Amino acid sequence: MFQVPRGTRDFTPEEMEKRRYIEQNMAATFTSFGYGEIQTPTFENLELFTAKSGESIVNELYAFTDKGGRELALRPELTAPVIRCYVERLQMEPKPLKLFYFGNCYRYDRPQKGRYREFQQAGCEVIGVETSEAAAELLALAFTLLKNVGLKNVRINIGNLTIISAIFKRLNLLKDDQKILLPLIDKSQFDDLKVSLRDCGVSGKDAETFIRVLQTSEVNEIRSFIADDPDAVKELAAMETILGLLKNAFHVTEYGIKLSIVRGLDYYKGLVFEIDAPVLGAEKQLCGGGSYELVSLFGGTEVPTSGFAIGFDRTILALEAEGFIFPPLKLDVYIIPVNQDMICTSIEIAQQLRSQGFSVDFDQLRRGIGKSLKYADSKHVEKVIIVGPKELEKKTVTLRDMKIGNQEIVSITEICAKLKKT
RNA sequence: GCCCGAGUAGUGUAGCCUGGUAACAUAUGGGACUGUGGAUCCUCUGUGCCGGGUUCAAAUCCCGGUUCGGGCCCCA
Repeated sequence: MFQVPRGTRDFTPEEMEKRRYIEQNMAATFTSFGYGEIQTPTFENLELFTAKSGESIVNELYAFTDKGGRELALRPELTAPVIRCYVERLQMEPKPLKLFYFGNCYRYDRPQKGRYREFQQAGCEVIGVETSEAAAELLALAFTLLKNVGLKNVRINIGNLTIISAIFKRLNLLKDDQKILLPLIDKSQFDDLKVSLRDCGVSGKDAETFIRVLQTSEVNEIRSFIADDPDAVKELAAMETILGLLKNAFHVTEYGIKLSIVRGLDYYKGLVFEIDAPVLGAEKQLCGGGSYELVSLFGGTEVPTSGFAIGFDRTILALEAEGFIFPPLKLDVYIIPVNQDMICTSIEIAQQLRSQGFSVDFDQLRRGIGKSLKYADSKHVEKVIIVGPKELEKKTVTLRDMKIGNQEIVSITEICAKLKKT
């Protein structure tokens, strides 16, 4: 027997229905915000990803050499490919450029709940704008996407790497120190952080204040700590403007400042954020993003860029955990030929209804009426048409409503009109 | 990549400790029902993750692999 490879999955029609629902719903939200869809190849030159994230990520990639000796890799995420595409052929497009995408990504990780080796992401990148209103819209869009698919309880946590850098500078921390400290901040391991800060020569008092600032949501507390760094003060003021717009213009209130969001990556700058679904417990992060610098690394003229990615699988898990009812697979009409002489007419009716936009199926197993009705019921069909010789003599059929349970004799020519009415 | 647990019809489970004919529910197919569903009854088909070892005999015990789940690592 063959099985799917480790960390991959088959999706049944039932599961695909959920996935398509989310995809279509999100695409509608993206387009309503003025975004255009983009698609890039499933694999890229390996170098694209090592340039972005360093040689060490090769361990977590599906990388291979093709028959021409090219070093390639299945994409582990979509930001780098989209920015590559921008640099390669979209640099002269009018700004701002707003791009969204859906795509399968691949990582050689140990699979866990909600985490697979092949997984789907939805996301977007905004190129060529760095105003507060653009940043606020990005946050609002990420939030709206998740709300629109039906999630009730999600929360945005907003951090800022410019402010974190200013604090590092003020505490006289070197680049090498930051490499040790950032992962601890990311994981909110504040006890370990305190020890490491002391090892890096930070006084106990400063360390405690720093750790308190990392956990606070009070702007004033942050401001007093960074008061002597003009860049950081400016960034904090910009952040207040963004949050003001988010609240007063986009009417999104489920957010908080959380400076310990650092996203652990070199190329993020300034605003960073994550969105959680508390129902998921430990593995609750649904979305991550922020502003970053990649264009110049890929050889393009530097422009502001920002974006985010949403994990499809966790979004589905979160919806299921919240008890969300997905729109069910729907078959409008099921046609039952009473005997084999009725098959031809049944097919004609099916074809006619299909051309009018109804989803229609008919019995192809030549089952009895009882069994066919049972089958129709198990498929949640709303209407059944029974084609039998008695009615057919008068060019009529029986139209049965499966919900109410009653039925009526309808002329063949009037079926369509009758169905449209209800 | 490391540690732990699990894997029995399509699905959900029992049996495993203490080796001896693989079981139950549900779903699917057929029928009771030759023109009317969700009920009931009958019935067919279908099951030990893979490989090796111990044994007269392995679902059961042992070893290796594999997949899933949990915990690390990682999480762009």
